[in-house]
This record gives sequence, C-alpha cells and structure tokens, in this order.
Amino acid sequence: MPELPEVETVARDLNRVLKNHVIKKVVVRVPKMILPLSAEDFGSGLKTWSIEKVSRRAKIIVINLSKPKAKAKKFLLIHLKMTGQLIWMPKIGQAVIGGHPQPGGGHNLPHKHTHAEFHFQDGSVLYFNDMRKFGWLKLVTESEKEIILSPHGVEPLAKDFSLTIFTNLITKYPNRTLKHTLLDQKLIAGLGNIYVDEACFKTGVLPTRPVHTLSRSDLTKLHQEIVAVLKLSIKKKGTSARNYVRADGTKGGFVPYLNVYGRAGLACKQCGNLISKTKHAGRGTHFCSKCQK
DNA sequence: GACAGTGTTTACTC
DNA sequence: TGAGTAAACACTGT
Repeated sequence: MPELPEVETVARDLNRVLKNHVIKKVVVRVPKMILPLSAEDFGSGLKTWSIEKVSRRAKIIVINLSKPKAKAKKFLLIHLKMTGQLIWMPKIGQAVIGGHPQPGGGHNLPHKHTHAEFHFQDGSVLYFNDMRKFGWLKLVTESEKEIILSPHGVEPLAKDFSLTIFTNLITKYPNRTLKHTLLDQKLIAGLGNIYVDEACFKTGVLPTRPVHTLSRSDLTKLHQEIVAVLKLSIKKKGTSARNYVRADGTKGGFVPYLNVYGRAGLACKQCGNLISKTKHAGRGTHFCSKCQK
C-alpha cells in the first residue's frame, strides 16, 4: 500500500522519465475517478500541456504542468489510495523489464484495471491502474491545489520536522493512542499502517500506548526512528507487500527489512518471540510483546 | 463457495 | 467534539 516512501519513489521515478514530455492524448475509462468528472474536459484540459516536474506532498503525487502561452500553471494531483499504480512505458504496452506479472500490474498494459492513460508525443504512455478504484486524479489550478494539500501536516522528512515540533504535534491529543496519532495525516503527513508499526517496533513502544504515557526519551527515539525507517525504505524503493510497484513496474525492496508488518506468527528478528497481531484504530497492528512495552 | 481480511480517506452517526 | 464505523471496490486466503 503506497505510503510516503512508495509515493516518493514513484514521484522520483516519474520525475526522471517524464520531464518535458508533452501530453498528446488522454484516455479515461472510469470518469468517477477523475476531476473534472467529464473525460472530455479532463482530456482537453491536459492535451498539449507538458510535464514540468513530478513531486510528492503527503501521499499525493503532484505533477506540475506548463504550456508556453498559458498564463497560469496547472497541476495534476494523483492519489493512489490502496491499490493505485502509475506505470510508465517507453512505448505502448511494451513489456516491463525486470517486472513480474501480478494482479493489477506488470505486463500487457492496458488491462482491466487500467482506468486512465496518458499518451505523450514521443510515443511513451503513463498508465494509471487501480484494482479497487479508490484512487483519484484531479486536474486543478494552483489555488485548488493548495486547498487540497494544505490540510496535511508536517512532512516527516522535511528540515522543519524537529523533535520540538514532533513532540508538540504528538502530545496535542494526550489520550489518543500512539498508532491513532501517527496515522493522523493532519498532524504528520505520509505515515501509514506499515511504517507506524515499524517505527513503534524500532522504538520499543507498543502502538496501543496512550500518548501521555510516553517518556521524553521514548518520543526522542520515536522521532529518530520514524525518519530512519522512511529514509531506509526510500533507499530500498518502498515496500511491495501487495500491489505496489515502481513506475517501471518493478517491486520495491523493503520487505526483507520489515520487522513486524506482515510477520504475525513469525519469530521476532530481535528476540525470537512470536510477533503478535491485533486490530487497532481499524487496522491490522503488528508488534513484539517482548521488545515493545 | 462463502466470507473475512487487506488499508486510505471521507462521510456519517452517536 | 471526538470516537467509532461504514463505504468506496476487488481480489486473496481460509
């Protein structure tokens, strides 16, 4: 499931290959996933515009668009939600190098989960796949972009993510559990189920702890571990636990580094105790009852 | 073959 | 006001 490191990886991949590419044609198969809702308006609003850069804010891909004579810039915002994929191919339907066939991704694009296609003047194509159709694509102006992006909290990899700011955010709701708080996108942007569980493990605290029970040193450690796990995962190009793939269709390499997520019933890498799994804050929650207190 | 589980976000109720 | 839950959807594992 795309969280910060996965979205960051896709954004970086796309920024490298798509820069200065001019959109020739857009195909939309599921209009309810786009804004404006009419496939014609969406397509005509993108045609002849070129990709200036691709970046990320929270879990949202931000594509800056420009056009020589246009007065204002435009932005294409894309949220992958649970199962969204953005796969770029140098030529239409060209087989993915190094990728493996898998549900909702890989070879032979477009397929039944391809809901939008962006064709560029050089013949390359960007495919948007989303098995569960939770994702969305929005073509917006600068001010509309701000309305969508601004409710999100601090970027955990930004310079301003200091221990002080982190502590202030975390302790804003002292009675909430740690997991609930870390998943709150309005406080810290980009953390999801995988990295919350992983950061809690590395810190040695249970995700179910109410925030007010955490010591000063717990918070210091947690702050460091959140940054560390995100950075390491980006270095490994993300976690392909299920559907996530990179922009070239290949998988991320972070799964071997997971300590608790997806490891219920397996031995803790640190102490050998079996990893537990419960449901908390509406999500599967993984932890080692020996290493985490 | 039915059905719970998978996790992001929004909208809704209590 | 905050917490909890359902819903959007489709596939996997039991």
